[in-house]
Amino acid sequence: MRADIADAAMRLFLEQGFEATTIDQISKEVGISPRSLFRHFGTKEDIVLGNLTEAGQAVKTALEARPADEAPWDALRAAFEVLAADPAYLSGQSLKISKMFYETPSLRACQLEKRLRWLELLVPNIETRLGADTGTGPGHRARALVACALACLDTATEAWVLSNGQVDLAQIFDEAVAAVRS
Amino acid sequence: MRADIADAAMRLFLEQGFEATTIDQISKEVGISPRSLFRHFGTKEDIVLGNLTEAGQAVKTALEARPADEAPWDALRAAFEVLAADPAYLSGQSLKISKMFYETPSLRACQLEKRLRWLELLVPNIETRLGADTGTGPGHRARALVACALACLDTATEAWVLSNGQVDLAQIFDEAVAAVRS
DNA sequence: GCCTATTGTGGCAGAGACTGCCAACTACGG
DNA sequence: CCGTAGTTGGCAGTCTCTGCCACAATAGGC
Repeated sequence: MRADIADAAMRLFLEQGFEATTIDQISKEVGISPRSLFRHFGTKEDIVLGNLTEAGQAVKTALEARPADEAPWDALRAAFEVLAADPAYLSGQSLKISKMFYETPSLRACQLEKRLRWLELLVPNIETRLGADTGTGPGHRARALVACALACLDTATEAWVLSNGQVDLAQIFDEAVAAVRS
Repeated sequence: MRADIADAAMRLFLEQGFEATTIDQISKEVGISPRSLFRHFGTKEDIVLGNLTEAGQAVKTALEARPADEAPWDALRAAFEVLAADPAYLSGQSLKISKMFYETPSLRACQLEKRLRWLELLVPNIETRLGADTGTGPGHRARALVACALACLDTATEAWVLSNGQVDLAQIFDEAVAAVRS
């Protein structure tokens, strides 16, 4: 059901753009009432970004599956690999949808906010990996580390999208991390 | 005029919360029509986050004022100092307003999106600082670096807000950067 | 087979954020 | 005194989203 709605919505979004497409159009396309549509997706943005939360969970479990003595950056990099396989992250099919993310401000803002929620999922694991090396900050360091990893992931993804999928996503990510840690 | 609106709005926001306060209430408080209010602030969020764009410009000019041979991280750290002085970044007066940022999802999302715009402002300068060391990526490395610096700034700011301004913002920032570059 | 509890659905009315349009008012230079 | 430009107010309308209620379908207990 959610899939039906999402498919129809994506079709319309790609035709007319995200903002130009109304809820009424989508509900008519699927054949349900607007009221019911909002029971499946609480927000218009959720139709596109709904599975981003599940993707975060996938990264979390992937991160916890990594060996406990692996360094934070390496473990995160490995955990992010599941996103390449999971079509949820790049929101299904094609590059066009991903490009829409970066061109539509409201979508981009919502995406950033949802990705920020990943922090709460990933930070605990990184916190244990960091150990209690320097006693001062409790979770600040882990938070910063995960936030930067996500920033690198975002940079790489954006570059990948803008190049129409030509460049190697993992390679860009590694370059980004290397530049940051210079 | 903008200041009048912003002041009245802040008062109401702190009393009732951001989402619970309507445009009608604000316009009545200031003594203008809702229609005119939207001529000064295009969005409800802009009433709170409007000066975030100017703050980005301030950081940009501060960054360009740093010596050209200074390392990217050091230059960014120094440029961020202007935010501590500029009341625009922490949106004026008190911690309560800043806390509202982190508690209101729509505000947080808008804030993240506006901060993302800082990338375009700061990346060119960092790009020249990095030089053409490794020829591959054009601006990917600079983008990642600035994005991570902003992530560290955000982490430090959030910690500062949640501690009610007890901790030293600059110190948290340095810890965050150190953790990232481990 | 029947009654009931749960669940999904549709329609309705309404709030709230915004936009386009037009009319009125104000300020300013000629 | 007049024309012009910029600011404002009001009106109507769109669109997203919500609460409420009624209706149908389905599942489970007897």
